Amino acid sequence: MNRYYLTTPIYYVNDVPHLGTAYTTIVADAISRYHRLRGHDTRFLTGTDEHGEKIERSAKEKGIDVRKFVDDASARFRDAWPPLGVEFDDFIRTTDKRHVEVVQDLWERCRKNGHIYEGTYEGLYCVGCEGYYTEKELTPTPEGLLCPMGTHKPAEKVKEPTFFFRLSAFEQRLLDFYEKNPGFVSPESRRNEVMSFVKGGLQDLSISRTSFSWGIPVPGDTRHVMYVWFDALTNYLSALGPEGTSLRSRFWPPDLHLVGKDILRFHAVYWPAFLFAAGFDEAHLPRKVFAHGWLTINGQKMSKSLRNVVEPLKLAEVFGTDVVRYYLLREINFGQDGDFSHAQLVARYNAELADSLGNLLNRTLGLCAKLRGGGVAIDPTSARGELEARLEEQAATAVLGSMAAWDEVAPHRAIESTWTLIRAANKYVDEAAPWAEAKKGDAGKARVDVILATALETLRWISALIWPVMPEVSAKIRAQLGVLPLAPKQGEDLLRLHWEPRSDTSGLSLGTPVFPKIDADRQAAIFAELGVVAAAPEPSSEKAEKADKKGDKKPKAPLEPAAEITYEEFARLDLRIGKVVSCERVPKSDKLLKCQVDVGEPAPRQVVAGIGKTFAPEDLVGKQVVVVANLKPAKLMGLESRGMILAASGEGEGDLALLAPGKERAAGVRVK
RNA sequence: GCCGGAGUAGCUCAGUUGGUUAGAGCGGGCGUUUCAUACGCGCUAGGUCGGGGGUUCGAUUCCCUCCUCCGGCACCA
Repeated sequence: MNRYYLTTPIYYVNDVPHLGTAYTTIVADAISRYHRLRGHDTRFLTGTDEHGEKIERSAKEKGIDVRKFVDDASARFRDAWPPLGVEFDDFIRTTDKRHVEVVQDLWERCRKNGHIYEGTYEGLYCVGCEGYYTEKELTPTPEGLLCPMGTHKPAEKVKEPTFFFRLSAFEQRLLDFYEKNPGFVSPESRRNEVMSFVKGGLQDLSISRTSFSWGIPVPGDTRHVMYVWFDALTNYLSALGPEGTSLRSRFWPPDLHLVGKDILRFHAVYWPAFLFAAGFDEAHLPRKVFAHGWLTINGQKMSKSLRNVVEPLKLAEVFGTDVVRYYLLREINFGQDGDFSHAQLVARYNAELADSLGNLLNRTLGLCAKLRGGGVAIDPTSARGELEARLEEQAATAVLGSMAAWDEVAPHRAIESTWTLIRAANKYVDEAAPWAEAKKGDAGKARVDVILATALETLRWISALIWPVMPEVSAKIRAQLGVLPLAPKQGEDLLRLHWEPRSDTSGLSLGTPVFPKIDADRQAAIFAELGVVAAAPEPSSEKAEKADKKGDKKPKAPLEPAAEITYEEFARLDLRIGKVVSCERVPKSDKLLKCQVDVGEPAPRQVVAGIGKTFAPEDLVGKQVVVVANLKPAKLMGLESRGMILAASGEGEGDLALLAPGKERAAGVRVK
């Protein structure tokens, strides 16, 4: 099997490219490059998801034609990737004609096979928001169910005709499929999740809407447009063209769908079900869906309000594209959550790129220039000894290890394997000590020759191993080694390296360091430019607790004050007195309480508070509390929470003290 | 709460189909080389392998239990 088709998710154009999407795309690119390097017939697809009510509305708000809106937004994604070293083969848009046609065709197939039927979707509609809600998203009040905005009239129950997909029919078939193809959902823990989800029973899926029109029309009933997933997932198929065309037969089915863990279910459950329904058999289903984790930024969640959204393009400008790629692929254990830390990036850059790899290249070329300058002939074989044999073996091991890692979708391990070789090479140069051999005059000549040839050959291999991750750097290194940049060709496995130490030193050029070291001053300048807060991430309370439990050896560290804020920043906080009107436990949660809190507004607000381990709902009703009233709304266990109730922590989770005014105060009074 | 995963050196992690001294990288400490981007190399962490119990000649590795953390718990991109 030497063809490889892989995809990223298509990105929703209401968003902009950020570090998260860049990460997925860079990983995909590196994997795709690995397969190209192996000579596989490789296809790498990415694209944008452009339909839906939200898009329609965003365009309207901006007063732009929807088509123009999505064209611009899609271009932002398309243009974001090349500067990150990403080379995709195709960029699919859900608004492409080719996509629409294939989606409609897939729909028809499902319908003909009896898996799509007409029904009624019952939903709660809020006129104020022009949107649908599920019951649990709404707040019960005496007048009726209120939308999370709280300021509108009670939501109305409406019925809308809709098409349903008979997902329920595929439960057993999906389970059998997972059973037979253990690698289909990766990593394994995700597979368990998906399977237990399916075992829990599947309900039919509403897959069309009549309430908006910016979508793919349902064949035969153009009042309907298709709803999200049926449209979006099909991009992986539509990008290859209709059945019977050459791309389709060449690349279908996909070898790898890379997805974030948030959209795993749709890829691992709905997508194969749609394909089954359309008549695809198991042999023509995607081979693997790999869910990766989330990134935090310097230990904190990525969020616009924290102003820590990392712009990947800016990062690439400052550090260099390949360095950013290297860091992301090396630092994060692929599949697990990871942290992006600027300080860690610099640390890895200095230790691994500058000191280990960069310096290996530099010292080797320096030795060549000093000991065998001017493109002279060298004899790579006659004085070959054990050290050389060992290094050659280590190089072979690194290649095999790296290939195995890439095949298992584990970029971090591929890199690790490569760096084991780099360390071995540094050690080799130390032990072989060509400078010492050179001092022996003629007696050492043959050894000097073989040592230089061996070190150069190892670097040539290294330049191939790093190519998927750092193509530009690979080319730079090869230029200094006097060999051509790698140009993958189908059918030619460029990782099948032969140990061929060179017999002259021609073409070598001791250039400027590939990775100039970043010293403290330069780091400070870079951080300033990026607006990185230099302060160490404050210890999270959880970690502090952990530390407390682990050792009494150290005295409890006093709580470091958080970074200073200005008065203006403080004034942005809307703290108010609130009165808890009603309160109940959130089902299936052990510490969340859903409270209706009067904060002086026409209707009470819903605040979901994580204080249920200390308080029972009845403890709170009627109590006065302090509420952060302008906290960005969040969803907890599917419930909208608009605000936060302040409490002081004590010994662990079961000991909280509520903040309250010392005297009775009217609800809504400002706290300053 | 239910289901699943995890808890191994300061940090990030690997490992053990049960068995001689439990590993790597980074950081810290010490030493050393000089070809090199003050780079490299070597040595060094005395880690109750989360707590307790059990099976066993023997458990970090199997079983039970407890604690802690993380994830999933459905039509939301």
